Amino acid sequence: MDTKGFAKHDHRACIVDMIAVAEAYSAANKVQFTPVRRRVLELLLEDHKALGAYDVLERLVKEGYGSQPPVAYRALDFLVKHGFAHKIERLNAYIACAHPQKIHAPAFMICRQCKAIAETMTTPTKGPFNQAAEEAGFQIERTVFEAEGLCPKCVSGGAPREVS
Amino acid sequence: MDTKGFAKHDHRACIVDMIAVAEAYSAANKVQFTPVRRRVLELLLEDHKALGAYDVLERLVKEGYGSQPPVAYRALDFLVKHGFAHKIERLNAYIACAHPQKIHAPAFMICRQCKAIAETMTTPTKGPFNQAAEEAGFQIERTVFEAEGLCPKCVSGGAPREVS
DNA sequence: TCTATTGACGTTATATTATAACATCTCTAG
DNA sequence: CTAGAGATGTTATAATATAACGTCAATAGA
Ligand SMILES: [Zn+2]
Ligand SMILES: [Zn+2]
Ligand SMILES: [Zn+2]
Ligand SMILES: [Zn+2]
Repeated sequence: MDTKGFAKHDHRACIVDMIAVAEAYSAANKVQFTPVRRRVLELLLEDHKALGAYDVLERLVKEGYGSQPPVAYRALDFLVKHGFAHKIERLNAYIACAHPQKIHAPAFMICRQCKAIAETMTTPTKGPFNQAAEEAGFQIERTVFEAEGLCPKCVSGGAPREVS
Repeated sequence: MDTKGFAKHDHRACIVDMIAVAEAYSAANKVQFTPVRRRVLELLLEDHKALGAYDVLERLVKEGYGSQPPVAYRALDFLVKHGFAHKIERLNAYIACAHPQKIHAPAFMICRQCKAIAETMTTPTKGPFNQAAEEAGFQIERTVFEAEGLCPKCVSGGAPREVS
């Protein structure tokens, strides 16, 4: 399975690997992987949940970084821009990318119960748009694919069904 | 083509039809299609762009309705709840549904240049999730499908390519 | 090495989006 | 013709996001 996030894995390694990738990328591309950017990426990697910008900021303040919103937003923007994180539009929150440095259109499954999030890659050649967009003559540049529901654990744990 | 929004159509009829559908639905389901709710739906129908809650509010104020955010948000929530409008998460904005009262997972193509939006229906049996969700055991309840890019007009009009 | 330029970081201030809580009024059900 | 539910309006506040500016650090040329 290509889907990360609902399965247990070696999370310590997950973080170490990702940081290494980010460092290599930054060196190769002459961008600065600064302490605050590194720390924010670590925070996002700490669990497979999404963090709001102000959640991130709160942590940064405690650790002696700047205390104002732009500090968090700028670090998050850097990570998103360079493919190390994604914004979950539905939640106004950010999450580390599960497939860094691979070109992909990310898609997310968001558990409304436990807030776990899994990222999957979509095949760029199908999906809900590629036929409709072609017919309409629409040129896709970016996509947002987000599904909300119940993760495997919460389904079997008997979470209450969504009300209409 | 099932895609509405990038093609010209009888827009006056579009509005009239939709209001009639909403009225019939409301009568049948014993919910109140009140003046402010009707007016907000008309506003959303006036073009195929999305309106922010505060855009809607501004119009309502001018027309003598309440002047505070909940007035707009409550009308929009009603329309979304009953299937007459959708929220575009990427834009924090609202748009009239193009397929009211048909069960569907909406998908949107959003022109970053002229802001036109087309809604298409996704086939619930494919899409980027149905295979990944099944493999993962994730139970989908709601989906957000939004593509940003250039509409046919803006593509041929030579809009500047998106910067990386 | 020494500057010039760019980019990062921190701040203050403000903009934008959204909801909580409560009073009043209206519709609906009995 | 009431009792209850729902709709509307308000005030106040919460949550999310960006503009603008000064300072400092990294990088690139000379
Ligand atoms: Zn990703
Ligand atoms: Zn869960
Ligand atoms: Zn729709
Ligand atoms: Zn356009």
